[in-house]
Amino acid sequence: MKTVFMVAEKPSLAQSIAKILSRGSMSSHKGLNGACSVHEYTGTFTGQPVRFKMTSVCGHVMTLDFLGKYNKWDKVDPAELFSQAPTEKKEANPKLNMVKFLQVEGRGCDYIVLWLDCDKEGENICFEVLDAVLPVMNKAHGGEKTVFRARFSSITDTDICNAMARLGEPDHNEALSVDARQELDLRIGCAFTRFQTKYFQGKYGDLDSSLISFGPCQTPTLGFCVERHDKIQSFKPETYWVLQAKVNADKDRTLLLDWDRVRVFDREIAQMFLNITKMEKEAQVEATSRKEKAKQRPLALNTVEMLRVASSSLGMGPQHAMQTAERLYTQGYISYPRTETTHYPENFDLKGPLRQQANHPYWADTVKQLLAEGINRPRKGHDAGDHPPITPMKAATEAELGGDAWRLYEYITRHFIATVSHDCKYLQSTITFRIGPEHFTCSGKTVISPGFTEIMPWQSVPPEDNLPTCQRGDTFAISEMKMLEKQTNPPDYLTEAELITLMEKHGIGTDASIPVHINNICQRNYVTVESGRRLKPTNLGIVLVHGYYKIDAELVLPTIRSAVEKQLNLIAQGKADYRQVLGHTLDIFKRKFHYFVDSIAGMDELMEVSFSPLAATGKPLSRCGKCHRFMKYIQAKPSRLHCSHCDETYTLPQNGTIKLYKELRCPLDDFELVLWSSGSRGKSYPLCPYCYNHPPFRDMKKGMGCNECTHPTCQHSLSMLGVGQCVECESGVLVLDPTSGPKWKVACNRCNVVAHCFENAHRVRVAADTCGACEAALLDVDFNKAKSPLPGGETQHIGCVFCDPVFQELVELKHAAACHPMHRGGPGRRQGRGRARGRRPLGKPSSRRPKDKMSALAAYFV
DNA sequence: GCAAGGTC
Repeated sequence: MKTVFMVAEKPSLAQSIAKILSRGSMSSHKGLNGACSVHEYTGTFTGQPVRFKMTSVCGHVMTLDFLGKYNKWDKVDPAELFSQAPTEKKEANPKLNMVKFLQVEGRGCDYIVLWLDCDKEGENICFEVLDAVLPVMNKAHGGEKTVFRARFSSITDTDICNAMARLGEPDHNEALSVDARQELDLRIGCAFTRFQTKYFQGKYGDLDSSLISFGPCQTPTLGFCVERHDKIQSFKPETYWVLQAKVNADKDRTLLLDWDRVRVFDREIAQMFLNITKMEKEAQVEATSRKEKAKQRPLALNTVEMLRVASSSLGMGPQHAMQTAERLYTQGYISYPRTETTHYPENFDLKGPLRQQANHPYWADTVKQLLAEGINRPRKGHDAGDHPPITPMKAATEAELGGDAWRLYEYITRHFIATVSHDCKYLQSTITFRIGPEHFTCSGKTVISPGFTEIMPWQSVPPEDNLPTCQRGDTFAISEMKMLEKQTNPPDYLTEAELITLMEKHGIGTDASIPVHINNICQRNYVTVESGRRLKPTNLGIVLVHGYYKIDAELVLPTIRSAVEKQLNLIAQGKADYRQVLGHTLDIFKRKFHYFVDSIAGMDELMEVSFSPLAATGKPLSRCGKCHRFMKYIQAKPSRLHCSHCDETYTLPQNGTIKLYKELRCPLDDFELVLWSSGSRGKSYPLCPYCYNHPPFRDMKKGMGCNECTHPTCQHSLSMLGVGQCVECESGVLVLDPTSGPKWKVACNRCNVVAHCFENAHRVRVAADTCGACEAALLDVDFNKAKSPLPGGETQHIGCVFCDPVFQELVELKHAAACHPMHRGGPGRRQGRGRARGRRPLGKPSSRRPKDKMSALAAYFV
């Protein structure tokens, strides 16, 4: 029997589609990556009995990146990224092993049906899947067609079965347009990001952002926030005047009337109207009206609307809201939360999900009534062909979900109930008055039937006093006539909800990526989230956007993306050649880039106003090994040391504290060592600022401290302080922290393992000898006589932390020691690790010429 | 270390 291999875009869809096509009779098992499942059933295909194998990928299989050597920032000129730098496709998520998974499952199959989402990205993934699977599938005989594309617009029985009955072919042009987008985004984004970052980070010490990124989505997103900021800054309040009239309605009630001119900006004119109207004693009714109006029930919920409400009403950021929604989805409480669709398919079972809510403590009454009286069809929304609107799938209580998950779930559920409820109906009454020549109105609303506002009380029409019944010609006595002086107010900072709306309107990002872009501009320190989830741009954000405006406004305008997308659509429609469009667009941006680089002084002028030059930032900390002057420690991200005399910058480990290390110096380069520490309970180690940036030995990499240094004799090195192989990670070595007394610690130089030992010991040293049993270095421990925990009141002991029975009680490594390879049993695995490794003779010095004097010195030393 | 787009 032949086999048909079928692939969907995500595991949930593979399952739903297989269920529909197999009419529920399928057998399922997890794939080798643990994320995707395979669903099997038998049926017929092109008129023959076959076995179907339905599975999925998890989004894109591949991602685009530069060849490795073009990812070295200091070695590659960003301008090269526009054309010279070659790109390669890498597995998007190596942990998922997607290519291997597809090959294992697809091997020996005869046909493939692609069920990826029906958008351009999905079409592109089709070809990623084919690239992986075609080589291992059975070869076609006699030109028989083996590759099929299913096109569907919703996950309903009819749609899926129709798609299966009318299989087509994957669209290569659409896929190519995505390839082009990927390459453009990568080349443009990385070139500008690297240039900006290096340029400004090399100049200013207090930028407080380790990355000054640029992107066709994130930059316009920031642009919206700064645009609002500029409006606020340039706002000049204007004074205006309003007439306000009060008339007596009943004995004890007055009506407030609104002036039909609303307001005037000229005091004298306002005064004139006041003078005229003040002469009148009565207001005359000119007209009355009573209209029944409706407030529409909401459209069914899609992702973007959910994110807007989560931000504006629940105070939850888009990223957090999305994570919460995903959890609710995987736990079966709601339907798939990433959808653009606001329209339920005709045959969607609305009553099922509603019945689930019929006994809910909060809304049972409303739901029961709806079920009894019949639900209202949801309004006609937009069908994007992806997933049904976000729908609660099973009832949940506050206690069950708790916190934000509950609040989001409650909103989603109330929204769903509202979409099948009736509109809110109310009566709007208006009375038009004339006072002298001027007209005034007064209106009021009375609810006729609350409809959906019952379940969404925050949407309800506020109760207002009834207007008096009257008719044309009636008069009311004026009780007060006055002129109010007011001022126009500046707009407030953009709310996240407004930003989402703007992004959606301009096509910046997608439902899935909008939260990511907003998160990016927060993390890069371009904007901060203020109360009410308003986004306030930082100095850095403002300077960047103003700089782009000054040099090339297109870099920040939202049109930049849509212009490129127009070109990409031409590729998708087969009207333009992929290579030509790509080459042409890259050429334009390359010119823009060069112009930007040449004009960067314009942005720099703005930077100077807000930020301080490197040389003027930070406080003196440690001495430079070259000029022996003090270097300054710059704490703002990315923290580093700067020698203003040599004009050199040395990066430091991030997220911790840096102190001078007793003015001790590195024997290789004479730089003063600094001590990095992750906090009082964490680990700390000394490092040489020079070696950290320019590894002195061949077997060392950038970013290594003394605890990884293979210097054979330096008292701070791994060779001298290393104890033994780490108890948890594969490659680390436990190193004595010489600064940790009296609460002594050994810490792994790779992972986060920290072990406390020998509390209150007076001195702990690493001895020259190693343990005969496990090869770990012996420790030489001295206690004060009064405090010694050693047997027989001894004050000194030399032994192995892993094996010595005397030390067992003094080392908090208990669980750790039990994990040590020595005690795990097994035939002497991983020989030659640990201390022996630290002491291993170093490899021969590099035969290549060292690149500078310091490296020459280091090489010589070895 | 960089983009944006899928999804886990």
